[in-house]
Amino acid sequence: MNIIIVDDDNFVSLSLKTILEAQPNIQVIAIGKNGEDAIQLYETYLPDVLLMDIRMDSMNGLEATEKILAHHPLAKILLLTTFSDDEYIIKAIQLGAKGYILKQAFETIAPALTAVYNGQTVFGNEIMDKIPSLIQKQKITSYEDFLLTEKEFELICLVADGFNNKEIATKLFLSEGTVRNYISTILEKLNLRDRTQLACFYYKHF
Amino acid sequence: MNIIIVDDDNFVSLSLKTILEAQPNIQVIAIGKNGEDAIQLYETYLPDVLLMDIRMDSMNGLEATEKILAHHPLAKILLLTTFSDDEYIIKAIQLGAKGYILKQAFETIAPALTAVYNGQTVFGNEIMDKIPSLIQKQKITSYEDFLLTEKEFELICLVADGFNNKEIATKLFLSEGTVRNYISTILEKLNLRDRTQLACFYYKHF
DNA sequence: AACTAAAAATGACAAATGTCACTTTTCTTT
DNA sequence: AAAGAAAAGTGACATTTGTCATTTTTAGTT
Repeated sequence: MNIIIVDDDNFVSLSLKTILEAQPNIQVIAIGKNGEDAIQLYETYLPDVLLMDIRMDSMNGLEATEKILAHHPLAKILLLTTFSDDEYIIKAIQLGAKGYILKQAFETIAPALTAVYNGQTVFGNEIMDKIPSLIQKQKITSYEDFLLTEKEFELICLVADGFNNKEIATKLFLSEGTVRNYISTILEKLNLRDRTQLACFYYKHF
Repeated sequence: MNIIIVDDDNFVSLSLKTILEAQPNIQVIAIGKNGEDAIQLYETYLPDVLLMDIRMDSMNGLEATEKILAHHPLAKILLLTTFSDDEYIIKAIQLGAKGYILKQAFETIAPALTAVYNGQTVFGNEIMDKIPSLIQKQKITSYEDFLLTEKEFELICLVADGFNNKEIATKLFLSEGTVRNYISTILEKLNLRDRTQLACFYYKHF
């Protein structure tokens, strides 16, 4: 399989090349050192797999990935990362990168390349560990974090269900005025302006 | 590497065994045919990787995965599936399975095993294609599904950001009255009562 | 029973919201 | 240029909403 390596650290590129070419089925056909290189080299050589660092000086690996995939939807791109930076993971998945692994894990790169070459997607376990929490974006938040009482939180839920004051009053056996007062307090505590912002807040934080 | 195969179809198990043992680095040390087998065999042999069908008669692959991981958090379990059933994917990831691939893709299974053995997580591309949409729970919905115009959708987004009519008017270079009319139309189309319900609708569907 | 704090309610008010009938403006198409 | 449709705007109106000062009720404590 023909691969291209792109990394802004020459030492890393060469080390990778050495390691990978020890494998019988891998040839490194080009080496680049930034996103622009990646695009050009990809166009020129159409490698089986592109192995690219995600953090690079000029154009980063994600941008390059996006641009290459725009022209070559089937491109197999395996991204390398130094530390597992959360923010990139989801983006990488969405873009359609075929993998995301730590470059420290030298010995795992060759098998990963093979898997990708064979049509699979590969994630390093350090990366994988983070995905569940990213999927259910932090349900960590509790109403106590915002100094809200249980009753207040109950109100908020009803607002976020689209009920108006009268309906909430009926549901909770309160007068409409009381409900309004409650909501006033809540809005002040959360520094919001109106019930719509409150509903938005609810969906963003709970 | 020592592996165990668990599949309720004997023919599949044997085919897999034959294919995999053709690989120099793979030994199939046991074969099971349901979830209970998987647990017992895992305990007994402690294989490097457990290759298991996800759909099985008595105890399914996910349950077995959960139970095995409870006792062996580092267990490497690669799940096989016939068709890419959405509902299982997220669950498999959350449980900590090290892979999820189509069993039809025979020739890809060996590289996948190797990658898993080397500490990575592997997904078949058919599976991977579904993850982005699952992550941001069904971004399948488009405003067109609700017969909304692009402009109307723009309004909705602003409402769901907590802006009031005046602010929206300013942002979109419209008069406040026009914004109100737009929102009236939207509410009618979606059969909602007020902007708060609209914001809720947004977060539930988009 | 008297005292007190918390919870609930009231009433008045300004502002924001949603509805409706209707007009004006802006484009397209002929 | 005329016609027509779509987009934007207007003004009037009823409701809902949020705020605030104040009162009443409830429940717990001495």
